[in-house]
Amino acid sequence: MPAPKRFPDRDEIAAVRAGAERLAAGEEGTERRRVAGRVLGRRGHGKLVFLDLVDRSGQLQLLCAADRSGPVDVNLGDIVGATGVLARTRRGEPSLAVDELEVLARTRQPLPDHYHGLVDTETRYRRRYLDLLVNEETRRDFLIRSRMVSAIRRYLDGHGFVEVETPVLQPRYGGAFARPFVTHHNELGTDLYLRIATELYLKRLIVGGLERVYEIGKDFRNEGISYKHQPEFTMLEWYEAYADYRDTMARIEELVEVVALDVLGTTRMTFRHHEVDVKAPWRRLRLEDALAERGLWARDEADLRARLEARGVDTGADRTWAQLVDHALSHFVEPELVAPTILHDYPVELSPWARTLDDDPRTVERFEYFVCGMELGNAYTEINDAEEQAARFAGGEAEQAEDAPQGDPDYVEALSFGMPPTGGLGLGIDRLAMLFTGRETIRDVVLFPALRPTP
RNA sequence: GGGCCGUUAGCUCAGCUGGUAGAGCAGGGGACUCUUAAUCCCAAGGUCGCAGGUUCGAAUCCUGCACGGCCCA
Repeated sequence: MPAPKRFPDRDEIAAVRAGAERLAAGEEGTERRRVAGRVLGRRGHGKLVFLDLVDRSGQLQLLCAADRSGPVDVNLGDIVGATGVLARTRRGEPSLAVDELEVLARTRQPLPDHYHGLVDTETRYRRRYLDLLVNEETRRDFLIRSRMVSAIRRYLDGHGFVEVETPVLQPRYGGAFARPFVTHHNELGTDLYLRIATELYLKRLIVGGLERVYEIGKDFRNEGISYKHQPEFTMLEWYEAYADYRDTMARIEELVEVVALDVLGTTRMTFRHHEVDVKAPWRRLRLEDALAERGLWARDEADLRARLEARGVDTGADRTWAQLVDHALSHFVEPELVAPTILHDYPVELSPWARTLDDDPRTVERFEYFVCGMELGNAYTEINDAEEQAARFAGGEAEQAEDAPQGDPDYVEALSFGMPPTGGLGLGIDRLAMLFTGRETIRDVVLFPALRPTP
């Protein structure tokens, strides 16, 4: 007889278990329930067999007496559906006393050891289905990530933002400092880039009058892989018309707090051996002050370089003052930003899309925000003047960093039709998931992380 | 790119100064009606990551390569 093609009217195991927990030890209730899932434990006693059944919600013991349920022809790893009544064993284990047991699918290969779990990192990443099957924490953490993304959408949808989709394949990449992946369109006969950011398309939509837009999607950067970098990663970007970076600071603080409460029920979490609280407001720190209090603030390139070299830093790869500032930040400031911190007011050279301060043309209204030394994202008051944007692109090319943004005349033309003053923000979804789950590496919050192909 | 570490049964791991490979779990057969990593009996399970080299003899020593991990750039 072929295996059933459906198993309707199923209850979540967690709910059934909760029902059984209301019974006394040794008691059998009257409520009929149907559950289905994967058999991950089997303790046989001849005509009485205990099975541990796992679904997405939890685990429940099935109590299968042969005179009631028929013979139990089930192996570890098989997927079964069971119908029975709530019960509690003499030892008090919440159970389902099974009247009918159906095998819905067989495993043809032995599952990894359920006691030790699947430990080998390479196997966990390459065959994530096994990791999810036998390691409960893996299942839990990806469900946290999923609920986190839902909660972010809920927050933004509830505050007047509309979710949009912009091109992944772009004739000209932009919106970040990064090297792209290149691909080719056969019919058009042209190379295209996988996007490194959604920024420039989303701001075109602000020009178009959509007022508050966001996109959650993959960006692609052709760079190194590390505990916080993947070649493809998930980014949230939002743009809010009539707001500046101060408004944006308040909004990201609120969003992270609300999402944490929604998903975790608390704003306190442990990450990289630090206890942190993401409750708003966060610490705010001017970039210049952050460097000055470490004796690393100098407007003069040679002066700053000397200060860094005196600390044993090799500045050989840094060709400009701005690159030295960047180096000083990542080396001496960022690792110390443990409690949630907004670092703001960046050198104009590092920020080709941000408006300058009213009283200082060398500094822009931009912030990055950090937790436990890790950057979560980046935001600024957007340049909304076409001429200023064109000039900034031209200046940036003079910087000649390898990953410096190219100009984008089409984007500048869009701005020339007028863009309202706008605050924009990016948030690394994978990194926020690391924080929320307490995972040390981005590979543990990406279902199928990038690995070398097996030969 | 550099340094260090790892790769042995489906999974988790032993395997000493070189002497032809072992356990637990899973899988197969059997016993067992309240177990919680159930227990007990039987049988089976291997290109020791790959390729060379040294040696009478290599999982073990050497070289190269592949993949992974950590650290550094």
